[in-house]
Amino acid sequence: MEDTAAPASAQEQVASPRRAPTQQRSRERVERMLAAASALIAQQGSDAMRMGEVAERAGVSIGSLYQFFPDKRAIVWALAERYTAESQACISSALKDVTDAEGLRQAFSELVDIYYQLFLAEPVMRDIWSGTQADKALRELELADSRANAEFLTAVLKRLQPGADPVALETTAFLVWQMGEAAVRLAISVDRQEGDRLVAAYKRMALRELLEG
Amino acid sequence: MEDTAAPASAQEQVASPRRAPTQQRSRERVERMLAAASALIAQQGSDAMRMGEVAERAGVSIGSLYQFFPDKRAIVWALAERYTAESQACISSALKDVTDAEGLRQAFSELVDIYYQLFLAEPVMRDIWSGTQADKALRELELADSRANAEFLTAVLKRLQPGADPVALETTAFLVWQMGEAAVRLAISVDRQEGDRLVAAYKRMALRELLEG
DNA sequence: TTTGAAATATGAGTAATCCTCACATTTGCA
DNA sequence: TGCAAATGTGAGGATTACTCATATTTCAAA
Repeated sequence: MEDTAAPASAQEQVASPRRAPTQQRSRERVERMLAAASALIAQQGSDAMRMGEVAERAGVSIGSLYQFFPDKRAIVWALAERYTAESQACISSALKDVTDAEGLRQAFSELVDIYYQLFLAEPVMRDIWSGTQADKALRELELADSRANAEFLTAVLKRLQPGADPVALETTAFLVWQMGEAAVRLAISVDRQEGDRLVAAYKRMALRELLEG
Repeated sequence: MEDTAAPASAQEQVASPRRAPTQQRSRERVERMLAAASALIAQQGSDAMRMGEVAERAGVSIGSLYQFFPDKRAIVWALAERYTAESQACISSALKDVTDAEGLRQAFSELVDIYYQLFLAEPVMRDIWSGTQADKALRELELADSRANAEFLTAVLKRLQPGADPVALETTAFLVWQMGEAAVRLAISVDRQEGDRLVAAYKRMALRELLEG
């Protein structure tokens, strides 16, 4: 760490490419690097992923890898960002127009299913969101992300229960959201049948909390 | 890995000392190693913990460390085991004699508080239970542990609701238990005030699920 | 007390791996 | 065409988990 300039944000600290690819050629190469990393993570997990392997599989030199990613975490994080951006859009659109209890019931149920399917289908997701736990900076980012997502839920609750204590609603939404993430992670780490049961049980539990205060 | 003998269990694979200390002298030294590791983990996290530092702080050579711990994970795991054994005993005794709803309400509430306090007071706990997530073998062990703990809860539920579907009760207990672990981990990673609110909200949510099916 | 085998202690050395950097090549534009 | 910026390269530096040949200590049987 030669340069002592403080990073502008945690985001920049862990996620920003060392240098953004501006040319078509390099953009394609960065894509290949990410694809290679994704495949290797799916196979063996991000911890076992070797930078040399990523470079080889992407058909680039190790130096090129570091041209665009400051370190190993940055690659993992770049992959994670794609999924979270996707999720966030999904969450926002699903909850935006909810105005009554039945609407919430439906939207929430769909949302959980989508998350569950996403984690089931993408081994990278699972690895990333457990792997990041070990890393303080990434854990904080994940928390911030989760908080942001929970706010969509808070907004709905405030609409449905205008009289209720806002802080209580925020707490409920945040907790329910985090429980959901935990439930899905749990569900994908047991066999499919039990996973389905757990997700269903979570839905019941969460909806009761959301609807009945 | 020269010896190809299959480990007797996952437990042994990650946790067993390379060699159990039999003499008083070595038992004391192992204690010092664990104390040193604990202090370093509390300071910087288990990932940043260096084996050389542990040895130096314990006043032993690096070789001695590896005399009793097959690898870095084993040290972390040895620390974790102490806490989990302690917890398990606590859980068992708290839930053993529950026979009615009010008893469950009280015992469960106390249990959650104890967990919360334990995580608040022991930075090592927090680190360990997030750090292990990155490791497949440890994650599975943690899951097995959690399942075992949840069984105490299942037993209570079966007693309170003899007519209910046993599989459903097991699912509920396991889910509620896992949610509790997630809630506590969440609570300690935000400020104290919000943490308290989250734990309280979790208690309400969990108890409703446990008592009203 | 003697003795020798098992237990324990040591730390320089090995291997694996992340990441750097000095230099080569390519691209796009004036 | 020329040139500066962007991009590409891979041998090598630095760190660190872990090994192993060897030295020392313990303890119980002779």
